[in-house]
Amino acid sequence: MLLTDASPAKSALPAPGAQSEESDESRIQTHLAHAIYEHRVRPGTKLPEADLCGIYGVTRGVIRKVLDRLATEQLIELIPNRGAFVARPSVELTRDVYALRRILEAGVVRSLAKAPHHPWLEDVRRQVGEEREANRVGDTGRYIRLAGKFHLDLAAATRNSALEQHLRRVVSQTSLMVALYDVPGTNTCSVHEHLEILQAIETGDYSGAERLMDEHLLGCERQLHLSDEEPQPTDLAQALNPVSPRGMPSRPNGMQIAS
Amino acid sequence: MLLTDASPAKSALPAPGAQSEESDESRIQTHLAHAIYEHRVRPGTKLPEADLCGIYGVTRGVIRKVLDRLATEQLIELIPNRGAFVARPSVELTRDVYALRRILEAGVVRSLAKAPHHPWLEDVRRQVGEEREANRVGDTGRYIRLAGKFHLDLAAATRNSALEQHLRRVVSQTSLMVALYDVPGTNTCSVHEHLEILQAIETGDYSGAERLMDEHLLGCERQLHLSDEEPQPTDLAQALNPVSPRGMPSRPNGMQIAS
DNA sequence: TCACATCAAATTGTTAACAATTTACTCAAA
DNA sequence: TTTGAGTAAATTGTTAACAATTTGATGTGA
Repeated sequence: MLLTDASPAKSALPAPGAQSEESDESRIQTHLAHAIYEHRVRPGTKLPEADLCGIYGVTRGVIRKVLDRLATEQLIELIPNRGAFVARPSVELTRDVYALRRILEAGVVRSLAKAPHHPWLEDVRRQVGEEREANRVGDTGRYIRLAGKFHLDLAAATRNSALEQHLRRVVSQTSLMVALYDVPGTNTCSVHEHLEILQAIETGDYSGAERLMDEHLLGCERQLHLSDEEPQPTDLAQALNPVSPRGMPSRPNGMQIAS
Repeated sequence: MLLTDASPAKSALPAPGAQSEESDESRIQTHLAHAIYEHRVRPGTKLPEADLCGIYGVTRGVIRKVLDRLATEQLIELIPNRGAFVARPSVELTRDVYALRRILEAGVVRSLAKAPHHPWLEDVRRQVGEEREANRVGDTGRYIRLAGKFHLDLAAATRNSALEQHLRRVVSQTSLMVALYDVPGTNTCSVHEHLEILQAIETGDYSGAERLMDEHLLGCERQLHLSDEEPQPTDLAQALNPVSPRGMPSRPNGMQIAS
């Protein structure tokens, strides 16, 4: 099966009978996005429409719309007549998106500098505690979610919904990139650095906070395995290229297999 | 009729019989986006599916998908069971998006600082000339397009596709906002300032360029009629609210009426 | 064993009919 | 006139059947 909780139908989503105003589409979209976001479905995994219909208990039309939206967010790749696959962003795009994140989050810190008080600071600091705990216990999904939430909370504190929205996209994208390029051991996204940033903000040292944020993101990017070699498996035409007979087996992962 | 060139069917789009690989959907999407972008359809205008089907000569499924995508770009608003309307971004959102633009474009300039040469400078400078000409002649559509293209060209010069993509969304959004809040006379989006920015970049004065860019965008925002009064017409429920008889109608932005 | 054509199954893409909702109109009553 | 109910038309939302494409299997011949 595809997702961890593949209930017979329905109830795979948060609120079963709640009075939620949210449409099926957005619920399924966020649920699927989270599954990708939290590395529960690996990059390259195929997402067949029929399977998703069964899992979520909806018709193909709904799934189709969700997949289209996730494709515009670049969380999945939609290949005509072939189907939907969890995206495999290239090394180049990964670098670009991290650069964009640094731009956006530097902007976040500068925006925060305009506010006199930061009543949210305490809450966020508490959450960083949970973050550390999740990391310690080894609850990867929860850890990834909280680590992302830290950055989104700062964005939310700016009260700039547009900024928040764009950063949300970029954060989920980088999260997917971590799934692709992370080297297993070192997923210590430095909870401590989060605290340092909060500390700098609290003391009003915003230029320091901006610098810390930039270095933090640079550090996260550097932890990834973004060598100049094969950006990623890619297709066989390249992998089996008669040139370069051996040296670096260039990723044995040719095409994308479903599970 | 809805759009200016409402041909009997088909051929309302750029390449009629060309070997364009682009799908109907993306062509229609960009065409419609441009119509909004260039103020050829006013904010609040309803976009009935059937009309669009006739104009573009496609079935409802295609139009539906396009409308859904334009809605996620916030260029239109999709009201359940009511239809699609050209968006009417609130004053608050307008301020937020301009702030985001300043963040992004400051990032663009800083990114450009990393490159030693700028072979694109000449081309862009020539385009600013066309921009001035379009403004002089009074070709509003062309002028708006070129003014936006200036900023997108700078983003493209960074070679950061993610940055470019996000800025594209934000630029088209601000363009829609100009349509809403512009005061007719003063649409001099300061071609001269564009040249000054290019000049600063050419001489390597990037911090100066960043400052000029920030001031330029602040100036553009200030030209808008973003008073604390009526963001826009809005509905009667608030306007005729018995509370607060006059002085500062709190937040008159209730629902949006179509034209 | 390999290459290749052929065919069947599975999957995606599209269309058209149907259902649900909103909008516009008519007309009677206050 | 205005108000409201009732009804018909128009518009949006959904579904299911059909079409097109890809995938996988089978079988044949070198």
